[in-house]
Amino acid sequence: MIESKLTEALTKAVKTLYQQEVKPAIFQIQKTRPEFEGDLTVVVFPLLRLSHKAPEATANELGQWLMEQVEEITGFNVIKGFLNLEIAGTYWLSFFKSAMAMEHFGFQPQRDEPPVVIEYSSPNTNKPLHLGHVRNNLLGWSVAEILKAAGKKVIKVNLVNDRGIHICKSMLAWQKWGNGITPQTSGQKGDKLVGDFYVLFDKKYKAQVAGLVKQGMDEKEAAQKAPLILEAKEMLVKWEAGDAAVRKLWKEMNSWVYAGFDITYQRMGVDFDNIYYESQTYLLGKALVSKGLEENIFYKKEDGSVWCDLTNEGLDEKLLLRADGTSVYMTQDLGTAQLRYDDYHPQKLMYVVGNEQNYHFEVLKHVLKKLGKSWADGIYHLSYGMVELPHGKMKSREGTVVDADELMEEMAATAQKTSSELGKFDDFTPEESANLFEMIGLGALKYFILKVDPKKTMLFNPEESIDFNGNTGSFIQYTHARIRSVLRKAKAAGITPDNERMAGLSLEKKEKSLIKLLYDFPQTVEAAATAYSPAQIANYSYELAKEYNQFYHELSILKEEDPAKRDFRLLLSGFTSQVLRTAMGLLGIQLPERM
RNA sequence: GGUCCGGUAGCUCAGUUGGAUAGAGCAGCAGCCUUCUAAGCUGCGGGCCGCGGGUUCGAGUCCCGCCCGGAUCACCA
Repeated sequence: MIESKLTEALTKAVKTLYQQEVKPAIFQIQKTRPEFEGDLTVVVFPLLRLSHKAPEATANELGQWLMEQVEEITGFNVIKGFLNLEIAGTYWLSFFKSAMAMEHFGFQPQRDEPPVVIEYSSPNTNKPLHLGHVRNNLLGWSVAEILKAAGKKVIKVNLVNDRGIHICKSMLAWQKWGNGITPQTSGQKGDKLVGDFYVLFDKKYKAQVAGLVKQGMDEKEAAQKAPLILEAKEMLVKWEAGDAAVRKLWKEMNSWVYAGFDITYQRMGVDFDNIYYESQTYLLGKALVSKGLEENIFYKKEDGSVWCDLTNEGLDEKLLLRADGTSVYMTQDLGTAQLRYDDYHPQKLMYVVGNEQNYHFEVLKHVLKKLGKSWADGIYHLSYGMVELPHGKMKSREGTVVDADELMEEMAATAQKTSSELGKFDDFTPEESANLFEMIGLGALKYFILKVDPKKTMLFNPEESIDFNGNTGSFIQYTHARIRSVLRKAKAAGITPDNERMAGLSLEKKEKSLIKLLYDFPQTVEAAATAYSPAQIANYSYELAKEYNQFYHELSILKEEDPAKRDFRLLLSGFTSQVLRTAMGLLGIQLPERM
């Protein structure tokens, strides 16, 4: 890399010119801003205490020295305290040539070290996936891919919350009012069917509570004593006791939900290496709690509930087991974490979970540490912001929840509508066009969500998300299709670009800026992996596509008369399309050959 | 009230460890298709970077205080 070579040279320069030994970190090398001449810029302000000279004088001296000593530097200029260096076109060309020859440009080979286990999705089996899960799934999947690209071993896991009071509510409602309905008999997707019964339970329960309040009962008391909730609680106790009938119904209804989830996941393009079920981990959690109780790390209240005191850690007291002995969310998560650690001995246990649960994960880490688990330090909560709608948050009671399946369907449908208005695909087979609309619709959705920094609350405006112009997934897909079209035409004309002829070329401005952007790709992947931020990949892809479009408009490729230049531009186009594919692949977005 | 996160153009968002005159897209206006895909390109207008102090040669970025918005502090998950 030219940057490290420059740092080395600057260290030497400072030593010769100013007789000073310095650490390389003092040299700030950045890309020259486009309004100035040059490729790379050295900020000389921090060096003034070494030179004891004015900024311009220091910059000039260093520039002169670098010109003489570093062959890649072909010129420099100084503006205020900024030393702008011009890097030889031959350097960029040789970079380009070697990058093209690489098998996985931008990716690092997998390192031999413990894996990162990343959990995402984490659905409940009482309701279908919605917009919030969409952000979660896309983020988790993409971060996993980015980490892999950066050389990590990654295990993608899902944690299905398949047990608990909420599932009992759906089960109870189905028993009471379902009349034996199934996905098969109703033709409804299993997760939707079960979700409907959960909603039905809530409705009937609310009615009961209201009835009790009308009879003069206190509202809080009514909420606890309504017959339906008592029945649900009883069912949960039976479930934990292993009651055969309850377990049978539970298994059946969950299987409906899983079949439904699978369809959603598949369309969304996310997958998992392993799936954990809370029904299989909560006992392990309970065991951990008992052990902690024996060792006096936790304590029991008179009513039998078990707690962990975290007031010394600046937190509160936390419930770990209910008075009736059933487990809570935290109990399960303790067990799941332990199991996951035992399974993989990972360097990091990552959880992609919304920021509403920041406190929960802080507590989880502390409780595990209290239990003496040193690996708890490897727990990392990748906390992302909520997705809001133009009219505020999603509220199931107000019917503003955006269903994941419907959302994807709508995106594909809009892609179809827009495409047919442009009237481009008359020669496509129905399969080809369906495939394309899916690619465009899902690409728009994924890009819209992933381009926002994960930790920020984001606004999901359905109309804007479906827009195909500007900073969108479609823009990048279009750029790719455009490049592929040129390459097809070249091939049809019998042109096979020769990369031996480009050595002596002098680069046009747009050619050089395109190469420089391609040069940034590996460090962009690295930075995105460090920051766990697919947004950085999205922004890079957009920059690259935009730069290519400018190149495309300013210079002709196939009509270029000089065959060396023509070939070079073809190669540059081809490589750009490849990097776009790689980058967007990290976001789970496919790029079409035509659109 | 305690803790955590955010506040950048009318709207949605970028802005590396502090560096040059704070950038995109959308929306608005004006241009560019007999030439490789106009889902594109070019130009114009639009900003007390929430407010006030501080550190620094230099602050959207770091520190302190305040204002506003959100999350959380459940025998819900």
